[in-house]
Amino acid sequence: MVTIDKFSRTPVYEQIADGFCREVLCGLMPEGAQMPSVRELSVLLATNPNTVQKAYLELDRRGVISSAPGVGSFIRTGAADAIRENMKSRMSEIAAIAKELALAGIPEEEALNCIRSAYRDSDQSKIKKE
Amino acid sequence: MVTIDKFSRTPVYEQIADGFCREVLCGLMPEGAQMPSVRELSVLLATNPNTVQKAYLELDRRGVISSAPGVGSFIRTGAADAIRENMKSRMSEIAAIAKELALAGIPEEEALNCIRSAYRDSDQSKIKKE
DNA sequence: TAACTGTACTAACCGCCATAGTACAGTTGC
DNA sequence: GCAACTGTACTATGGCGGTTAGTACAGTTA
Repeated sequence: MVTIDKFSRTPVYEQIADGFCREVLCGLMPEGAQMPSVRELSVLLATNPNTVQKAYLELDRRGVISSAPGVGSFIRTGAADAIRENMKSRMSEIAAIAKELALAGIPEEEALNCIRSAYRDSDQSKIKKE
Repeated sequence: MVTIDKFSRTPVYEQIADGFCREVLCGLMPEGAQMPSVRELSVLLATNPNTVQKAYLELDRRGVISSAPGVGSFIRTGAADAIRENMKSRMSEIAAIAKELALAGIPEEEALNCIRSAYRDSDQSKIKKE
């Protein structure tokens, strides 16, 4: 399930959107799967319907879901690809931080190992599921 | 000189603090060097004295400068080390993004190359200065 | 028709950032 | 001592974004 950290600096609506993106990538939300309704999810997450709606709007913008009044919101076909495409833009964030690290004289190997261990952790959790 | 991007999402006071950290790491602001006065810098950057003061407070919190009324603000001895120490916390940011990339199925090599090219760029600018 | 769905809108509140202005205390150099 | 600088503190204000609250409307489904 998607969880909310009330004390995080990242807005709740973004946490919700990111959470569902993660579920899509994990396969928990396959193409065509129905999202919980705006009102239902707002109860589950103990938040406001408007906040959930904002999250769904964001997911729509990212090409992850499509919604229809009276019907509901569903995972789009090709949602995972859309997420991957959005994800690539985050590489520039890594690059920006890496430049600062380089300037600070932190060894390149440390930064590289940081990436490697992150990928290793991710592989581990995949193995656990299999 | 430290520059301000008015349209950036990162607060001005943080841009100022980050800017001086960069200058310290570059050697432009050696230990013991005097910072411009709060009022002087506020004029140079076309911003408010309060904003500059907030930046100086942040730099003090980071262990980069120390201030005394009537005297001024100066780069602390060991400022560069303090900055490096603060910088290490940013590695967790890289790790968090890397985990997302891993989950999204973006190849590890792409992420690693992102780091490598960032370090290469940084080396280039060092060579230029030499 | 009833019960659901998404969607739109206004109003209000809060926190953070920035600006504006004023004031006080300490240091320095004349 | 005085003038000119330094950091520091304080209140007040405005803007922006995020969140909550409440209401309302339109479309779909059983």
